Amino acid sequence: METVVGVEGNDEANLDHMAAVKTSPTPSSPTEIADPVVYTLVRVDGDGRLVPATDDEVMQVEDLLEDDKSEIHTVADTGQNVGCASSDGFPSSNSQFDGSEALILSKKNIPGQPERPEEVVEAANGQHDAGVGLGELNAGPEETVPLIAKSDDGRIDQPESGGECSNPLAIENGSPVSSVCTNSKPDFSKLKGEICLDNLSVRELHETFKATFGRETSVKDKQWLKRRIAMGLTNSCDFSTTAFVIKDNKVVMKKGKEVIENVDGALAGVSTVEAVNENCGGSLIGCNGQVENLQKYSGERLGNSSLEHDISVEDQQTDQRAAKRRRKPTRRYIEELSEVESKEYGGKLISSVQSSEDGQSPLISHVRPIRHTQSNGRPVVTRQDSLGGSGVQVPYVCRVRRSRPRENFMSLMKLQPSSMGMATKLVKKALGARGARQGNQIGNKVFKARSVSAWIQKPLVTESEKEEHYQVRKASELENDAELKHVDSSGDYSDDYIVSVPTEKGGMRRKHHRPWTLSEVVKLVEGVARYGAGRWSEIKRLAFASYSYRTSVDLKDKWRNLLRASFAQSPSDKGMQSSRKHASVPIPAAILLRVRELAEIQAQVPPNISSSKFAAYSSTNVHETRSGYL
DNA sequence: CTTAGGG
DNA sequence: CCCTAAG
Repeated sequence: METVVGVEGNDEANLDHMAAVKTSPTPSSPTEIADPVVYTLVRVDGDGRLVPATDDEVMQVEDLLEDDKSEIHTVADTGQNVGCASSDGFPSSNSQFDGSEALILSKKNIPGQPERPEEVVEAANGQHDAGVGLGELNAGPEETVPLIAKSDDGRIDQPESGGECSNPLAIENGSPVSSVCTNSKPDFSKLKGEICLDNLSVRELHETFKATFGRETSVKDKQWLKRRIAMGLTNSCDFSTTAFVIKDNKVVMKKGKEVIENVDGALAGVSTVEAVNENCGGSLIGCNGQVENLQKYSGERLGNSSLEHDISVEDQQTDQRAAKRRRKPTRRYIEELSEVESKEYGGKLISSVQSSEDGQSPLISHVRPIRHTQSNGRPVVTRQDSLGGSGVQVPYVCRVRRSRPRENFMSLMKLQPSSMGMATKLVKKALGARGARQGNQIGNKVFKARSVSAWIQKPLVTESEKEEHYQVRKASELENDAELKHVDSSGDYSDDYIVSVPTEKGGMRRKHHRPWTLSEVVKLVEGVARYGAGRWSEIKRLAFASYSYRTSVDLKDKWRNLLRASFAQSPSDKGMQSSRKHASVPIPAAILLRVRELAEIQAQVPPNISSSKFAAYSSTNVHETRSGYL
């Protein structure tokens, strides 16, 4: 039972997706037995095709590895089961593999090779991004998943006739790859056989691009298109590790990429698999930072990307970036981009989960999804993770919060016995550290629900938090029940903060939503009146001191909404009560009116002056307003 | 860390 | 409400 599970590197490297080529152990090779790292060769042929390496080539590579292992930077001992060709590594410098060939390096885990706890954690929550992708590539042990595809729309050359593409490994429908992609957007049915990218026109490249990525592209640049397609066809591997280089209309892969293969399913360390460039530090070259650049600047540096230079491409990119400072693409952008590429692996996590009931989940082994139903009837999907022998079920999360968890959760952490650091981390990551505003409730809930409490104490509610609850409750005394529900002193905040939650009215409420109460709104308005819009942290500190769950951003957002509402409502001034759909807290027209006033005031006078000038007026006015409604 | 804006 | 870029 092999399980190929790809795992993203770390939180900061979400864009990494597993390499696509599943290599097979060749048990017959003594080298591999001796060496825990198995490198399998895949050749990128001169015309851009990928063909499996011949035995001879494999042997050559193995020789290379023997000759100079330092050329390959394997960083297993630093926690990364990643092999990367160094900048002076053989793909470019070794004449035997120059130009048109590239290596795809693969390392398989060897039983007994310890995995760092880190990796366990990463593996646990990285499966969404990467594991899904690799699962489908889990072909037979002796099989190298073909990565070549060609369009069958007839307009694409059939290179076999030319003799160059004489060794096509067609991806037929029903093959391990395409069969899993049935749910995905990219239409692989159009990609059969192989593509000699350099023979394609721009239009054809567009077609291919669409078939590959499931989306259109407007890029006219043939080189770029070819690069992208080649990348996509090689299973959307990570840019940074793949780094195709186009030379003379040939797609050449610059660096090896990595597939980790869990040969031994029973490996104690768990699903183990590590991902590629978890970081780019050290001697590893080509890493995350270049992803954006490759896309962004590829058009600009076409002339430069000859093979001889491709190693220094990063420098060039760096230079260019320095020369022209641009706003860095958001992480979301990058993620979405890489997400598109990963889609060709078919089912996202969601679909895997959904298919778990019929046993078709591509996630095998340790990451088998389990569907639970809580007492309240809400389905909770978790997965079983073997962690230190004890089964730990952690909820699935699609995306992990990448920034530091909020303090509340940290306080939870502090309450835990030190021995469960790993589990804490796991759970924390699994939770994405979301809901830390209600950190205790969350953690509490999860731990209780998942029965991992054996080694995780139920977190205590600190005194300050009790106080907090009390204050909230007190402040909400005049509010409607909806609010009271949430501040129920029992501390049971329900699951409202885990995922979206069905409301009483059947709707779906957002994750950590806490309805704004009227008094909160009033406080906000008052605060804005007093301190001026924009001084959110000040308002938060002074007017919302007891509302720990309202961040300054929340205040800002709410104010924004209030403004919108007030300006939208102002003309009619009536009929809004009905127009609000889920009007849990209908905002009285008077308040909206006040909001509008303030908005106008703030717009006219700079905040610093207006704050004092209108303080008295604002205050009284708001209080009047409030008295009328409370 | 805070603010401003987009999602 | 979330996320992130900027300051």
